[in-house]
Amino acid sequence: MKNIVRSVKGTRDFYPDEMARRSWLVEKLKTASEAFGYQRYEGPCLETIDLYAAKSGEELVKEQAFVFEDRGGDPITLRPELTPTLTRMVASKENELAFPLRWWAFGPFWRYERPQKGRTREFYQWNIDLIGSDSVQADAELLAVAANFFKLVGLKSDMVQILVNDRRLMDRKLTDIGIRNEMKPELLKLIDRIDKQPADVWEKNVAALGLDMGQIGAIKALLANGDLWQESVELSKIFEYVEALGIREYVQYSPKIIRGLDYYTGLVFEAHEVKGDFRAILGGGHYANLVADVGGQPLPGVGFAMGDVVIMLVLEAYGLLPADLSYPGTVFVTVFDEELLVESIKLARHLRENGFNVILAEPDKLARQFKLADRLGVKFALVLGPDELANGTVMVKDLRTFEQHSVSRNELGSIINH
RNA sequence: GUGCCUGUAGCUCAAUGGCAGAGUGCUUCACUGUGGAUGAAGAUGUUGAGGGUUCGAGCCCCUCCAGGCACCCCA
Repeated sequence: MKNIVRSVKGTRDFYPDEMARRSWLVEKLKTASEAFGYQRYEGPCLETIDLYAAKSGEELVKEQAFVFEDRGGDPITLRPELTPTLTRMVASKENELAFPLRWWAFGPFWRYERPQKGRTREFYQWNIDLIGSDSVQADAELLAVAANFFKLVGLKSDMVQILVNDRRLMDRKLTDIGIRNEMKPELLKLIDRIDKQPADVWEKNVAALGLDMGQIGAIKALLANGDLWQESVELSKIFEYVEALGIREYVQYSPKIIRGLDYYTGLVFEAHEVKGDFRAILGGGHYANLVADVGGQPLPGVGFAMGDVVIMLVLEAYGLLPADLSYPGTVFVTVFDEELLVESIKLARHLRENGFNVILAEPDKLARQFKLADRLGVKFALVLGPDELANGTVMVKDLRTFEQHSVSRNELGSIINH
């Protein structure tokens, strides 16, 4: 490899093909969000570190945020997540906004982590929140947004599943087992990663918190109980509502879903590819009082975030990424020779004035011009040679089917209009 | 931040410590009004970077860089 200055570790270059895929993804997110009445918003990528001091996972900010000083010496953070920004935006205009709010966003985030498959240091994230409602209906709606997005991009319920749980239910069950409140946060973290640690290591870690063998056994029984949701009024309603929303087959109960972020207080959920070859596609939950922490009136809500990296890997694995994104609807106008260049310029102009995107070639062997058109991935190539000029026609070649027809200028628009 | 694996042509990968290769793609021509195929010819490169051992390093050793797996965390 030549001696080219490197890009920053964990960042990605988006060449036109990749950029087209990202734009395609954003279109799908927009469609899925707007179908439920969500409006797009955006915040700054730079924030003060104070914004994150109040909440988030402490580790997320202390260990994983990019923090640096600006030229005035003030500490600046590249946002590692959007929720605190959203919280501030809502709190500052709490009295003028129409609640419940339905907002979505898509933008870049940064976390200083070791890059792996599905995890980069600079990534894009879809955030969607419903703020100002404490209802189970609102929780179910967010599950429906996620599931309908999956449907929209062709991911069936045998490819992805949304696993749900409720922190209130888990809290109750832990109390029943005799777990003291001070012990619960640590224990919940361990429950969250029970499948990541060998069984004996996990038990050792739980025992280290001060649990006896009986309690450990009770927790293991709890985590193996797929019907536990029936003891939760809220989860029972969730399953009733997702049935009515037509997405029941996407939603599944799992007592092991806890989520790392501290501000979740009720429903928590994660979407996974079913074969387990990927990290979580999206994750979210219900929070009781996000806005109060930054000085507003307490406002409950529910939301989730989806990174661009994992979802694109999953879509690629299932062959669901569209192939012909490079030049949809762009027309390639060849130039027969230097003498006819002006005629081709006029033809290209005429087409642009009629709403077409047009690439005008430069005089060269026609074979070379066609080869370029082929590599660019355009659908139509036009030839305007002496014969066509003499009888007022244009040769239109469909590069996909290899068919070509001589058509009049008047017919041209309708021929290439699809 | 911890442990392990990997890095060779644009891409996918070969090469016992002994002359750096194949497939594919690319360029040119056969084809002076046409990109699919075929045939012919051609170029692929500081073997991720730097140092060390050796008569000799793609291969062994060290450092660094990158991305992959697990941990951690999480999108």
